[in-house]
Amino acid sequence: MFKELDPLLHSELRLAIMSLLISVEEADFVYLKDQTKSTSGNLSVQIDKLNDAGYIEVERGFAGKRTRTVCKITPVGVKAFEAYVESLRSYLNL
Amino acid sequence: MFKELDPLLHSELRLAIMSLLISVEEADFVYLKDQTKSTSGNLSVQIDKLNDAGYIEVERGFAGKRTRTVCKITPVGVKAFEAYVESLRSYLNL
DNA sequence: TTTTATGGTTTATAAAATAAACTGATTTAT
DNA sequence: ATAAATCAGTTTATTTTATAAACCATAAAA
Repeated sequence: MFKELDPLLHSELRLAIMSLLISVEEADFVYLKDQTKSTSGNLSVQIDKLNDAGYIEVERGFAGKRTRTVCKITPVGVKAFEAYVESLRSYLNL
Repeated sequence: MFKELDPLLHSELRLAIMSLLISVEEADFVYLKDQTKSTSGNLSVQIDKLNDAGYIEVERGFAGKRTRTVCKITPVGVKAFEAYVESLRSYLNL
């Protein structure tokens, strides 16, 4: 009847991050913070979780002299996101 | 950009309950437990929360000699559910 | 050179989800 | 008749989460 909702994606901020990354294919911390209107602490934690799960790839580097953390979704992440959407369909009728 | 996701609905079990009630218009505890495959403890707690929020109406009565708890969605609940679905659209592109 | 801003991370706290344990009736079996 | 099992839940305890607050290091501005 109801499919399980991946708890990693069933979280407002993490879902927003993935939603952005799936269409943009690369985004940095500042951009994500801006778009999601999250605090940096929260964003940092949620990025780590997505990274640990292999849903996104994180590269910490520099842009000129300033640090820059760039995120991009992985194939695993794309699949998980799609599966999540499919699962949601069993709850809503879309 | 991203709309807020009503935390009361952004919960696997509560969403399942609401999803059932929106199409069925009345369901008892046993039926909900069956359909959602939840434990009765969890179900009891989540029903209370939805009731406290005014999203559902709960009537505790009897069916013959046994107790029977019947739930039905309220207009407020229907609106909330629809708003939740609309909000979700900003995360997924449906 | 002190202050302020940038780009984060770490830690603490509050809230949530969930299961386990319990309650009180009702059958069923002995 | 009574002990055991089942039903329909509720309450309580525990684990996980989400989130913000506090912090840190570097860089730019005053």
